Amino acid sequence: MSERQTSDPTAALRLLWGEHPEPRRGPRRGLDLGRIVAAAVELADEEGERGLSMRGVASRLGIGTASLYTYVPSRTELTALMLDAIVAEAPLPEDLPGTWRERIEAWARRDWAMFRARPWALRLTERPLLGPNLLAWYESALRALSENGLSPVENASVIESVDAYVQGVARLTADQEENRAGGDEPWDARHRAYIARRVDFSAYPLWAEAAVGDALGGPADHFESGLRMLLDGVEADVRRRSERRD
Amino acid sequence: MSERQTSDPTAALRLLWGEHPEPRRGPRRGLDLGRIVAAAVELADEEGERGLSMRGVASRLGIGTASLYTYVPSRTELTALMLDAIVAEAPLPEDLPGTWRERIEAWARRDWAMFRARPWALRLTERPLLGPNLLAWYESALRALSENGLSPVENASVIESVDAYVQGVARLTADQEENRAGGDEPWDARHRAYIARRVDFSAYPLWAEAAVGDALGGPADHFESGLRMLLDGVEADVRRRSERRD
DNA sequence: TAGAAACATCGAACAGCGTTCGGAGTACTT
DNA sequence: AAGTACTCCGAACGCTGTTCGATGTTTCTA
Repeated sequence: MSERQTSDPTAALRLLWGEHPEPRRGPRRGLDLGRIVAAAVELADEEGERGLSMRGVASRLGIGTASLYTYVPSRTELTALMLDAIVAEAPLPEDLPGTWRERIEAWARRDWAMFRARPWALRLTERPLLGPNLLAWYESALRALSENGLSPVENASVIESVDAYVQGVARLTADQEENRAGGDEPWDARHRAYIARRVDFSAYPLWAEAAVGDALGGPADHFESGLRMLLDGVEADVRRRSERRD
Repeated sequence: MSERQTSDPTAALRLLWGEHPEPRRGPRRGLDLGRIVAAAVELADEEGERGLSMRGVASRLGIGTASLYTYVPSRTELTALMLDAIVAEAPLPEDLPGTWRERIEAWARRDWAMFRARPWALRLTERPLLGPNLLAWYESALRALSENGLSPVENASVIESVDAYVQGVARLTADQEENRAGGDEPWDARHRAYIARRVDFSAYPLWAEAAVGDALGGPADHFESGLRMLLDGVEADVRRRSERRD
């Protein structure tokens, strides 16, 4: 471990924004950043966050581990590049027809889909390094909301709430799903079995009732219902503010 | 690294629920689980999640690292015990007077305060091992909502949405704050400086507008406004369902 | 009471991690 | 042709969680 305590984001930002000072001497580089980031994403897709390592990325590229560090100052920068890369993969719902609510819903669902497809990305968001694609992603959310009458500053707050909700649900379901996966007798089944055997249900009557019939709707339904509630609240807020302005 | 792939939660659950088979032979134990968990929590409070290590906990207790493993099968179980322990520290808002909405708000704020005080706890929630305190915490949320007319199954969905939101915002602000901290010239300032120098603001007009006046309200205000919107939506949902039932 | 069994403790080691160092080779500049 | 700046990378450092085996301690059994 001991990921270096990078107190300077400049190196990462330079890579994100494509500042590569062409070297004047020495042999040609065998690779470029794009290939490296692509390999890292592939590795994370296959092995998950646990399997993502500098050694793994290097060996997948057929180079020595130390060579990676001639392209990227540290793991922090690599993960930032990975995040900015996968954010760019799906098209942004910028100019969709419809209401601002439909557009921000599409924006939220896009993120939800990304985190569902790549749960490992949830662990890569710790250092919010603003790359060009992340910035475009953010701008697209502001544009989606732009006709609701709120100021960009107010809408930034809305976006952060929606983002927090999306990432929160994505994390909860990812953790849950990881526990359901696994060998012949899965983790989750054993967990339930122990609880059922050991816990006095009458001490937790409401939980007992909720736990019995928990088979209604998968994570997708759940995500949608929470998103609907959150955006209902946003809509009410928008109405309230516009009335106050009249 | 390489936290063991515990495919069996039984050991952790046994510890959480207080099943300690008294040993019949051998020397007395020098410590008990409570002391160990308390030391681990102290260490995490002081050093953060990065500084939490089995070696660190052991040396804080004045024992060898290997001895820790006679009390706890692995790090996974220790973190589960830590989470269950800190969840129990603040009183649950079970029988507060007021509406269901006021009660669930208090419940959400309690969590928010916990994650603000102990950001490291956000990284310990990966394996949702149900201990007695976590179960009581969940039951208290169901009880808070119990008078809203929804079934426990429906309310479980509401709770998960609120929980996801709380953890999501807590994580975003924790990450943000960690970046603002640090030496003389903080990370965040350098980040802004680079972006301001390098990025063409006219390509991201709304973001530019939002980024200028971002000094209105700290994370607490932001948390409250999002929570209010989410619960406005829940309230609307409750009304809708109760109308449908009439 | 002696011996065996079961336990606690822990130094040392293992495998894996991110990262750094120093040397070898390569291509461009002067 | 010499020098320089670069790429590449095996080996190592310090860290992590975890395991092994030896040693000591207590208690139960014969």
